[in-house]
Amino acid sequence: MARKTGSHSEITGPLIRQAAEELFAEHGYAAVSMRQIAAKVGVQAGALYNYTADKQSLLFDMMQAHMVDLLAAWDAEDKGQGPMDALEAFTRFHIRYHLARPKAVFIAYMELRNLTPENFQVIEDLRKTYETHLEDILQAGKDDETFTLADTKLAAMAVIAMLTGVTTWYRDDGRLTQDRIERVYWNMVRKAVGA
Amino acid sequence: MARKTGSHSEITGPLIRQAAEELFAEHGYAAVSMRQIAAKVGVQAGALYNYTADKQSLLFDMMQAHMVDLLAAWDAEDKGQGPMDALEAFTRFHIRYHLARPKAVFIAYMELRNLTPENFQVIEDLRKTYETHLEDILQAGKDDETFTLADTKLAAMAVIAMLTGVTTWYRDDGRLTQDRIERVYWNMVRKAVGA
DNA sequence: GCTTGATCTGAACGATTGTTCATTTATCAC
DNA sequence: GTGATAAATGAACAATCGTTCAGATCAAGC
Repeated sequence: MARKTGSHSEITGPLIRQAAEELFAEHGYAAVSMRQIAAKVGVQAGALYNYTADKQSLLFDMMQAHMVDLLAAWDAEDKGQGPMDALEAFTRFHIRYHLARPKAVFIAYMELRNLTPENFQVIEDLRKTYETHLEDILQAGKDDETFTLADTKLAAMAVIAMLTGVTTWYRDDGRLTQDRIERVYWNMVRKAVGA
Repeated sequence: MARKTGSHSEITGPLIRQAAEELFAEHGYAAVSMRQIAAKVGVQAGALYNYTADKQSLLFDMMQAHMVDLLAAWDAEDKGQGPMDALEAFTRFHIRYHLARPKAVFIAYMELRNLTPENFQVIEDLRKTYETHLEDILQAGKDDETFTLADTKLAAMAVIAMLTGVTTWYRDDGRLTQDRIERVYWNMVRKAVGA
């Protein structure tokens, strides 16, 4: 008996999170009111507080869920054998995963400054963990001379920025298929790290 | 006689723009009130309206000024001879120019959605013009076989994203000098375009 | 059909928002 | 000093903000 008495919560809860995600992505956290979120769900503003402690939690919870999901998905990814395979896996995974959830990605990058200091630190640590996964691949490839890198940390930042940039211009009905984008970017990444 | 009677406007005007820039960069346009800006200048909120039509103009004017200055600075830049020189010049210029004014850069990238549709189009056109300058360099290098590119447009987007990414992690008191960063990035860019 | 308890409404709260404007203050030219 | 004018004040405006809560509404268990 998963359903509680008199409950719509298993419907309304996700609807609120979805509405908040769409509105935050479109207008920004600070520019969206609780009443707008409620209206999008078809409910009064007061009802939101059955599902979230406050507006800040709405933002933090979705950002944390996004980062945790990202890390879990990368953990579950097949990384092949050796640094070269791993870097190609990372490149393709990053593009694919980010293009599949543009709103969550946008929020995770744009709304960091609207988190309380404590919440910011949690998200920042998760982000840092993800970056370190890439840095480890590059370092392993530098150590076994698969890659030629002047500075591993800089290379990691450059690759991440380059890949994440795809989300700023990609359109589903655009000129290129996702697979073609993955291939072209992998080619550029491979050459950039001297492999 | 440049100074008008009873005037502080030549002092207060720039102070307001500077205060607004700092606050918008730190907290975001929507999260900053006119009273906060006024307080930072040491003036009452009503006084701001001697210098700006409204809050939106404060944002738009600073974004437009930033983009116009960027384009003018690139026009004035020495681009050397041929696509290779031009790409190195662009790489170094972009990093140098953006690191010198992190707040304006941050605002130009983060606050696009807080512009009215008409204002957005103006800024978007300026941004597109800048991107096209890079794309033209890459295309010229592809045509004369200096560069090896699967897709010129994608390469342009990748390079811009990679370079702009520097502003997200650079610190004045960090591990690397600005010139070293320029050199390492130029190396990666050069390899990424197959030159 | 009654009770129970989760869910939602609708009004209210104090605070804050962008903006306006009559009035005061400050500086200049003469 | 006097008059002119620009700049700044400080109060006021209607609207909106996040959040709370007593009461109405609804579905499930008995």
